[in-house]
Amino acid sequence: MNIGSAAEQSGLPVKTIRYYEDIGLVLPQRSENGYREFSNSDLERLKFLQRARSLGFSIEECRELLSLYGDRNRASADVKKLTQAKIREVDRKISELKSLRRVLSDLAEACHGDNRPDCPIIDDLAGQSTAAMGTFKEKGK
Amino acid sequence: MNIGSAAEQSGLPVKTIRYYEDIGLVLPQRSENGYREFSNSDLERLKFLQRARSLGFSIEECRELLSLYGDRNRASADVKKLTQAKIREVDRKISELKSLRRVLSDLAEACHGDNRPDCPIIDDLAGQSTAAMGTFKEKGK
DNA sequence: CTTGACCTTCCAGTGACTGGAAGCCCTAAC
DNA sequence: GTTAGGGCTTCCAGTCACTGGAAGGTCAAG
Repeated sequence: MNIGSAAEQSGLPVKTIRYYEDIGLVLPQRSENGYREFSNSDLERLKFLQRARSLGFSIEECRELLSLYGDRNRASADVKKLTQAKIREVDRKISELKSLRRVLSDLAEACHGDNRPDCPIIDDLAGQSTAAMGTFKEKGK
Repeated sequence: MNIGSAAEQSGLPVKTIRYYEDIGLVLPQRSENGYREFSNSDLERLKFLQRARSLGFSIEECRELLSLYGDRNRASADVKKLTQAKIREVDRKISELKSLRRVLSDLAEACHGDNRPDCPIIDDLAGQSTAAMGTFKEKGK
């Protein structure tokens, strides 16, 4: 199978597949004409990568998962550990974003949003805030 | 004020400040010895940038906000619009992360996590899922 | 006068691609 | 037979927002 069909079937862009070969995540054979020739198991790896990346695993984590995937003696505990660490990471990101959202919406609410030059959002950014005060304190001089 | 104190007072790393100068976000004078000399208004800009970046505005958005900041005729409507767009972006990210979290925790739950070689997380990544089925369907051949 | 902190520039690397140029290869239509 | 197109190749450069490091100038204290 050529790179085009591999891309179509894995859901990865052609460019990305070539990049994955560059960094050694997949190692397709070459045909006589120099084209990459993807086997079924290459395709499996690509699908695996597509899915794992979409679940937020980094390339290095994907590499690790792939080696566990290929390892008949793999311990599911290892994989579960990786997944749970990822969950904690996602939780952390969610709560960061939530607190960010609170600050932004406080600011937006305080702003009358008309054509007057006066804007509490800008004032806050400039550190002369009355809105959202105390949420981000100036770090002392 | 030298770059070190500017860094301390703005909360930005020295390297970042030099980078901000490179891309034209701040334009400190130079002393005779070639050192950057930060005025109070330079420091204000740096603090502004620190805060806006921590609120998730991109560098280009910061540039825009700074020009509104410097514009005596700025309309607060413009700033509010930018802020509200940012809120929508944050909301989108939060809901993506939440759905990601659901899939990951379904997978983690389905995995017995012991030393047996059999692991539903890997199976799912490989596309032979029984767990979390239907959450991410294979995109048709 | 030396030490060490602080400053300078420049170059390269990060992560994970993405875009584009220049040039083969292959098929199908004329 | 030739031309047009699409797909394939490599390589180089760019993205975003920094970050690290090397090589070297400047300054204040001891």
